[in-house]
Amino acid sequence: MRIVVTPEGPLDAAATLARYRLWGEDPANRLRDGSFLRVLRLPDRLVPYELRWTEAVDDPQVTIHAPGARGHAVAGALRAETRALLGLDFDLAGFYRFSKGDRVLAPLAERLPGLRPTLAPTALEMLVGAIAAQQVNLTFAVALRARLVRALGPPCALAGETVHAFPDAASLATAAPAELRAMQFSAQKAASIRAAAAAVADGVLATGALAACDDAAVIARITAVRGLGRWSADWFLARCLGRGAVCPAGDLAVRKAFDHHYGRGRSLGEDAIRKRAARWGPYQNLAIHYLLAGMRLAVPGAGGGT
DNA sequence: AGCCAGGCTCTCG
DNA sequence: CGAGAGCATGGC
Repeated sequence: MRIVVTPEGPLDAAATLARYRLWGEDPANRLRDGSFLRVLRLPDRLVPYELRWTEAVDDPQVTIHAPGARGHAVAGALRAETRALLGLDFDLAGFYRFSKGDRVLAPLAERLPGLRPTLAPTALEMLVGAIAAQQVNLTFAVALRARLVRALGPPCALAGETVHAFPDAASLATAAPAELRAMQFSAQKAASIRAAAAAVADGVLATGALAACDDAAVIARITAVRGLGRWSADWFLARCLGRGAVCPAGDLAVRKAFDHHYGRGRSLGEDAIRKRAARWGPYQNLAIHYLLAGMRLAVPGAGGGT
């Protein structure tokens, strides 16, 4: 099966997907030169697929190749997951118009045309990624998650490579703590993963259920789970549900970015950051994505991407 | 050795 | 409530 997706607005697919190897390889989201491999998880089967794209940022086109797949429902699911992965539902053109007059955002928008936030296609994947990233450097966080995916996510062959489906909620909810500890998850992270996976399996944190909630309700549901706090909930809103008016003000990298641009040598508190970000209204998510990417451009050794 | 890394929970004032 | 301590894990 071959599906063509035509994004509305600009897209730099390579830059957008670069975060899948900025801090290490992700066996469930394999970014290669010019293509991206992943496995769609359906209730009854796994569908490996490959994304390819054209280079033209202002006239982008993405093609989904799913060998052996067929049917309308599968095509729709592949299209939806691809839109999430590439952040195609963000109003990037609107953001660029909005940022025109902004002394900080305008130059960033200029330098990173077509960069979009990638959205985690499922709640489980987002939550596990967030838990892995709590309080540790991102290289270690990515390594942790990769071990979990290799051990518990079913491998699929595609384009001469192996790509793993992300583990399902049931297998994570019942994963032996000792097994997770052996992957170097802390005891608390192991417990958090099991609790989050159980909540997903229960439906409390099911992707569809959360998508139907407003921001505050999503935060309430997520933080009700032991091991998931406001930081995880904010990033969930931003990087899974793609909500616009979200600011993960407690995030260390976000704080550094705000201090850099708006701190005048001082450190901004969390509420000051939220207040500052509120001016961007529905574009907060995108604006912060660009702030973070911009910080990486400025730092020696940074490769760009998100 | 010691501090840092894109937190979370629990406890006290 | 809100600040603060304790907690955990690996990398440099």
